[in-house]
Amino acid sequence: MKDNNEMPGHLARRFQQIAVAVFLAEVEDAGFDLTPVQYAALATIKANPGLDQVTLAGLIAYDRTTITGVIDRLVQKGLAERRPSSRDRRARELEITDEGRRTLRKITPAVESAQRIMLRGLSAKEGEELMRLLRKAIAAGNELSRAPLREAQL
Amino acid sequence: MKDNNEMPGHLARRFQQIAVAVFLAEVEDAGFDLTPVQYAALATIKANPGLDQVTLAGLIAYDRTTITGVIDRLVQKGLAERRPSSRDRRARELEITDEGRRTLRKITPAVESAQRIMLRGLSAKEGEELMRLLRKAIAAGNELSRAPLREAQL
DNA sequence: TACTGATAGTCAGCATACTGAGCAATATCC
DNA sequence: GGATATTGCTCAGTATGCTGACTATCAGTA
Repeated sequence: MKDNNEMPGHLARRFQQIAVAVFLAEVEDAGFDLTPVQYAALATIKANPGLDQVTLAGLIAYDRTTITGVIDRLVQKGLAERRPSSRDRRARELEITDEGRRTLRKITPAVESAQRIMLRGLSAKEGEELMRLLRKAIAAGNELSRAPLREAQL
Repeated sequence: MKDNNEMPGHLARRFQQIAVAVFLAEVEDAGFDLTPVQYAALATIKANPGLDQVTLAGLIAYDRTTITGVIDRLVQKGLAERRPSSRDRRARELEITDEGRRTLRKITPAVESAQRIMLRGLSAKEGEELMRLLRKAIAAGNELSRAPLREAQL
């Protein structure tokens, strides 16, 4: 059997594991209780006010069945609102609350710090190269997962 | 807010998401039902007969509370055995079964194919470089997660 | 040997992720 | 305009992954 360190799948899992741990630690140090997933969802809601759940899921490549629970928790924490769409009665429009906006603003330094920490073993140039290669591999594999990235509809 | 594509944490999540989807698809095409996590555990049990659960967890960087369920499922599928250790009555010794050995052997092509597919957007040289950078970042962050990689005790 | 601390494993609880099914509403096609 | 297909969302079930707590056992020491 190949060494685990030769398996991109194993390395992907490990890097993601560390990335999540670093994110949670930094955010908790800053006095907040928000997961990476919840953060990405909230930031995307703020950037696209009134979007529906499927669009949100596409913008951050979450499964539509996962996004339901994530939004539940954002709403429960008072950071976002979910209300029926006027144009399509199947859909829910999402909005960030003032509290959500405040949280996003205050949490940003911790989030950026986390991104630096998870690359701390690499030089700036290596970090850039890692991100470039990940972006390239992800772009080629986008359609292979059930939850591919999707552009917003206009 | 920064673009998601500038966040290593987001890229880590996406790459891992695709890696798991590719693995599961290849393995299912080959006629098997084994997750990436179960595969890594089974392969490590085979390579280290009689090891205990904590050692196994350390070798593949799983949390000790996660490994319990993973082994439950391997045992339930008849691929591994869990029996009390003779030297330490707290510990369980793990062994691969003949069926587990057969499964590992037959599944290997699918696993290797999956590793290639998840890098299909990259040249061979780029794939190597991505793995090198991931290994380096992971090594620097190993202690930051609750389930760091651990060498086997002798 | 009795006490203390560490270790192996499990469990309950929570948060992603996914499969597959189902409901309600909208879009499309004849 | 009515049948059909598609879409938005939710739910049940399964599998990681983690926190924190607990039991049983072991190791070291006074």
